[in-house]
Amino acid sequence: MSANATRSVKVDKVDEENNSNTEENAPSVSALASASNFDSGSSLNQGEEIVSTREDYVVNISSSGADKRRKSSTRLNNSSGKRKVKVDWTPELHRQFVQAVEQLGVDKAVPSKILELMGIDCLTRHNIASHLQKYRSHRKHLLAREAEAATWRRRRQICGTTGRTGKSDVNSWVVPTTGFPPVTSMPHNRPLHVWGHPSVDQSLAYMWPSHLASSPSPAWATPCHLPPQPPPGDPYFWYYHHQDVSV
DNA sequence: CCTCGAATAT
DNA sequence: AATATTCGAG
Repeated sequence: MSANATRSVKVDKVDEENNSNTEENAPSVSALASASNFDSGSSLNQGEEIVSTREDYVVNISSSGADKRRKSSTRLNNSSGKRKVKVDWTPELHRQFVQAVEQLGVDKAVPSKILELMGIDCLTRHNIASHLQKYRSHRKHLLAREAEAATWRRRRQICGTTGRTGKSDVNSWVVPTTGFPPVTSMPHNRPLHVWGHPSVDQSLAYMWPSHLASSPSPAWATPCHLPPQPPPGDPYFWYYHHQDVSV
C-alpha cells in the first residue's frame, strides 16, 4: 500500500529570543481590539500584536504567530524589548499625520519630514511610509470620485439626460470619455473618511479649523503620550473624531 | 549607504 | 482592511 497522503504539518519554529512579558497586560488595549464580538471567536486577529501608541503595551492574543524578527546589529532595543508590533493609528495620531502632510504640502511630504514634524519617537520612517501610501491611495480615490461625479453632473446638465443610474458592471478602467459611467458603486455606503483632504470633499472639511497650532495637547512635545482613548463603543468614533462635540 | 515609492505579503 | 516588509530606482 502506498503511503498515504500528504501531511502538511506546519511546524512553528519559534526561535529568536523570547521576550519576557512580565509587564501586566493592558486590558484596555485588548478591549479595544475586541470591541464587540458578535460571533464567538471568528476573525479577530491573525496573530498580530497590537500596540497602543500611548505606550508600548504589547498584547499577544494569538500565540500561533510565527515570530520572526531580525536583530540588526546597530539597533537599539526598545525599552522593555518590545518587538515589532503593528502600530495602532489612532485618530489622534492620524490627525497629527495629516497635519504634518498638509504642512509640508501633499506633494512635498516625505516620510522623513513627516516623521520629524510629528515628533513621535515611537514611529519609524517605515511606519509613516506605509501610512502615507494608504493615505495617498485613499485621497486619490476620493479625488477621482469627485472628478467623475463632477463630470457626470456636467453631462447631465448639458444633455439633460435622466441619467440612467442603473447599476452596471464597471469594467471601466477606461475613462468616461463618452457615455455615462453608471454610478460605479458605493450606493449608500460611506467608507471611513478619515483619510480625506481638508481641501477636498466636504465630508472632510471638518478637519482642523486652522489655528489649532496651539493645541492644548502637550502630546506633541512628548513622544509617546496620547490621551486616554476611551472605549469608542460606537464605530462612529472613527467617522467623526473631530473636535465637533456639539451635536 | 540611504531614502522614497510601489508592490507585495501577512 | 490595515500594516509591515520587500524590491527597485535615484
